Amino acid sequence: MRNILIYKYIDVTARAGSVRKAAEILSITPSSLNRRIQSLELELDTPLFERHAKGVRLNPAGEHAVHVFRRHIAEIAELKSRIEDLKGARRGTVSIVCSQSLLPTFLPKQIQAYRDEFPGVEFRVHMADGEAAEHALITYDADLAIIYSPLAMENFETIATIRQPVFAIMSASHKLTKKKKLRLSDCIDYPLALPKIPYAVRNLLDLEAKRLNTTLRPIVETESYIFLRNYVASSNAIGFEIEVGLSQDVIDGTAVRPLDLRVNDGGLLHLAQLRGRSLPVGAAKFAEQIATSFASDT
Amino acid sequence: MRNILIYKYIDVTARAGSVRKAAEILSITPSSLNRRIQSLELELDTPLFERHAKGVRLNPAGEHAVHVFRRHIAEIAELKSRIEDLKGARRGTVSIVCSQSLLPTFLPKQIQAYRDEFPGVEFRVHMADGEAAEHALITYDADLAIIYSPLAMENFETIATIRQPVFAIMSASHKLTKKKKLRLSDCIDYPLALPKIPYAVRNLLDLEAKRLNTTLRPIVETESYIFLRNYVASSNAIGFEIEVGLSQDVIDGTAVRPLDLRVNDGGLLHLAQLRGRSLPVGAAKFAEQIATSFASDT
DNA sequence: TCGATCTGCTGCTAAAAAGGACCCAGCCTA
DNA sequence: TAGGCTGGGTCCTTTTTAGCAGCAGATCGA
Repeated sequence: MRNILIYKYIDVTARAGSVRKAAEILSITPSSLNRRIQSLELELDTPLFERHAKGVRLNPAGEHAVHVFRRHIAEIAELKSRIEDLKGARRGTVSIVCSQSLLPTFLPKQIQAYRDEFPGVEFRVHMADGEAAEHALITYDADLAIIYSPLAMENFETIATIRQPVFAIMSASHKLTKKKKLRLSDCIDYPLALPKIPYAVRNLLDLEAKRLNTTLRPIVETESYIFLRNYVASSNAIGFEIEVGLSQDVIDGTAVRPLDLRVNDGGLLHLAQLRGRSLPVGAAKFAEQIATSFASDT
Repeated sequence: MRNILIYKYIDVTARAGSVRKAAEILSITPSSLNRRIQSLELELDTPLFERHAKGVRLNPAGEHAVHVFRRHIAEIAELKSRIEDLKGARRGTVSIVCSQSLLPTFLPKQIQAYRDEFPGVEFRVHMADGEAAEHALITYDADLAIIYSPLAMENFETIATIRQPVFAIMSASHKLTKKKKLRLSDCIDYPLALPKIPYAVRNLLDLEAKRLNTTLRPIVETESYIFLRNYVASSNAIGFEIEVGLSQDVIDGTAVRPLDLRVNDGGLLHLAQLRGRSLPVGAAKFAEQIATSFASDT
């Protein structure tokens, strides 16, 4: 749609913070981009950007404008998607932001299953925490967010929710593997490999530790679950992960045991979209699939 | 905004049902219009219209498309309105559909009051029944609807409501003027001048008549309250009108008396907008004014 | 049945808009 | 003060759009 190209120009310029950078991203010359922006400002009878020597920044009018423009871009994409759907061939791109835990197992399987049925649909998957996910939804960079976090921001609209118990991960030869079910007090005497502080699993564990009047002293702190898992495989340390992050196939050399948390029997994994937005067909149908997957796992 | 001109082209063509007629309305040549449509269809990779020898009609894809296009047109107008508001000068056009009763007194005063404060805002006022009003909101032909009717369609979003008692209108010399408050049974022996059947006041009266195990036999049926009022002024017939339709200044030769209806002490007058739509600043502020006016009259 | 009259559509030409290349002046930083 | 940014201006080419005249086909009425 050539007619909404100008929206994209404004959007990219706003993100880039500079006409020249934006022009490079858009593969046009800065002068051309600048003139397009100026002509739009002329039509709206107001500047949209504050011009500084170090770049441009949106003014209040521009903030309003890009907000509308981004929504319109997304809605035209959605329109195209619906039209494709009418023609029988479901096409389009589904863009997802999600927590790290979803990446190794859950999302690949879900996407594989979806694409078995609709091979015309492509996927973009990005990792993000709750805040970044919210931002991605607001700027229409993402259609769906799957976030494991207690945040319930007002911009989110939850499509589905599933309770996620926490599991302890350890080497297959670990003493604690003898127990079928663990408590945090069982683990606390062993070296702990924990996710870094902002992560939700860490929050849950810290809360539980507080209940036990103790503090967790991790020997390893990481933001990578992969690293964490590989680390515990070759040591006597204990790591933690939520259910959805675990492979069904047991990883060589590791064992998992459910962890009994008194504070909370697992946080909630949310499938969410931007409040009030109507999604492209592909994204909506994929969301449905995930929702039913959540429901059947309950 | 030149870039959304194509939306208007599609919209007008869809309404006109013919490329040539639409081209005439738009003051361009049919060939140009036709080519614009074709190029858009090429971009969307689907026809939007069914071509017949007697004109064009939207196909399903086209229906989806115009729906989006109309919304986008309205939202760009709203954006402009907000930008104007940011600049301090409130400008723009507020388009209203309303019941007939609002036209003689209520709306003119409200608009006058609003324009005293914001002379840059213009108004378009159209009369419509509930169904036509709903259609006008859906097609973004109107921003606000003020409808006296029991309909609560799912596309409406009620902003404010006020109860409207029914009044009887008669000549100033009428016998019934001796009573301060009337019942329908008081009127039933006199010739009746009633609004036509689909109108809400008529519905209320018919309901009340049913309660009294009788049927109303109007000697005059009209859709014009003006005619009705002038008719009763020079006869001994009795007419009916809701409160908001009455001038505060007594019309020469007529008197009004409140009518006590047992079925319902007056229907509801609704101020409504399209569900989920965010209005232009002018329309939103005018709606606020009407809402407070409703509230203070309760 | 046969025009008259609609319809959408298509070459063609002219005008207008958008894009590209280049240069300039102003501002900030080092 | 010099160098590297910035946005903005100018000239030119390319692309897009509008207008004109005319096409074939469908519809309707005499």
